[in-house]
Amino acid sequence: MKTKQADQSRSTILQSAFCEIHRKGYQAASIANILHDTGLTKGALYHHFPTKQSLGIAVVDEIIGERLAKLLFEPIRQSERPIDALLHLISHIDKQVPADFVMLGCPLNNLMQEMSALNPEFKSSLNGILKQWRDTIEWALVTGQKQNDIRSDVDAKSAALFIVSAWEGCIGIAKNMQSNSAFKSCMKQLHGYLAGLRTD
Amino acid sequence: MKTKQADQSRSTILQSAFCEIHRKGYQAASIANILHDTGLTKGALYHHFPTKQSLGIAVVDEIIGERLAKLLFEPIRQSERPIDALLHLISHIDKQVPADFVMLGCPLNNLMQEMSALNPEFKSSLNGILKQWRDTIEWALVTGQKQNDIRSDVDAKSAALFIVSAWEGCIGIAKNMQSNSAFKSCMKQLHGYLAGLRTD
DNA sequence: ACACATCCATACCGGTCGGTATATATTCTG
DNA sequence: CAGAATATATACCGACCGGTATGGATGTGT
Repeated sequence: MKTKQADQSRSTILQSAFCEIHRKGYQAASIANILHDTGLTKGALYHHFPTKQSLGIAVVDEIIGERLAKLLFEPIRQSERPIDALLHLISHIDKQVPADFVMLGCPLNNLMQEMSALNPEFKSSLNGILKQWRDTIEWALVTGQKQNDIRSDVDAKSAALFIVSAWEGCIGIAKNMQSNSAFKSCMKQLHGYLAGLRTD
Repeated sequence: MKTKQADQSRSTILQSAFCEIHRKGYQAASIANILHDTGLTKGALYHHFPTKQSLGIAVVDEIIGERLAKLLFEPIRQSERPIDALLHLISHIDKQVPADFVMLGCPLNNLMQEMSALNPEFKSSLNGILKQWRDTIEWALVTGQKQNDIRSDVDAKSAALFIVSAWEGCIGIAKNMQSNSAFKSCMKQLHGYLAGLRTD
């Protein structure tokens, strides 16, 4: 079976679309630009993706979702002490991510801000990833409570929602300031908030 | 002097541009759409604003900046106990703002996410407002420390940065979830964080 | 009342956009 | 190897975009 070449084209386009969207946003992303880097043409793109929107959704599901899963969800889920894993991620996330991610912002958050109020299909895909994130952190907090590591009076669901919100907020503010050090300082405060939920 | 009519036209356009940008974002905002509601035409718009960008910057400086100043900065600055004012704002901000603001997001944050990495002029205008916000909260924290209301070991600058970040993060997440109750829950956690900075 | 500046409407322009129709390669299947 | 299905290239389309040129209306200072 030699669909290999076709799959290769599809993922080349997907990757290029991810970069263009990350830099310009979805609406400002240009099909022509996406194709220019790849050497492919519209024939290839519209064979694999019926519309620009379907390409955008595929970027969300297959690139952004996968990356977050590998970077955040799995390390927490697979840890025996998930709170420690979470604290470690919050402290060292800036080293595990490409350098331009603070300058360009979190791809997930960028698209949420741009598209959620405009397009229900984007919203539901993005919301799915966001929910995985919240659920992972909530699970970590509940597990921490069982391990007597997190205070039992902590509302895990609300705290998880806040941690994700603050996390994205830190990236967003750092992006606006175009400042890596602001990002680190901000995440340190988030680390302090989470540490404050631990048992004394 | 009958420049009244001209000023009226200018501010009508400005207001309509604010709505369109708030709904669609700057890049997707259409000059034709902005004008459609107003009954004016391109002649009027390009008389008052040389380019679309200058219109966008004017929206930031004259509408968004002014609103935030009236809504947040002034109440804190004018309070005798600014921490109380800040806590009160965090608790009740959802009642002081149009109902669609959670659904459409914070106009400041929306534009920061969209434009800061793309356009230096937008970035500097937006950053100016953001700095006022941070400085106001930092001032509130320092004043709180002088009043023995905030612990002296709190790093006011970092905490202020985090509070603004988390604040915007809460709005952003709530916007994606299109959920007013998520916003309130999230702001309640922020309230808890700030309350945790107080002296015991 | 006349000249002048301000203010705004209309028509138009080149460029870019997402998307399509069609023809041609390439690969899979019998 | 023939034929069918898949995969890609090319040329083209209408819609919309921001911006401009021009001319007319309206007030303003003298």
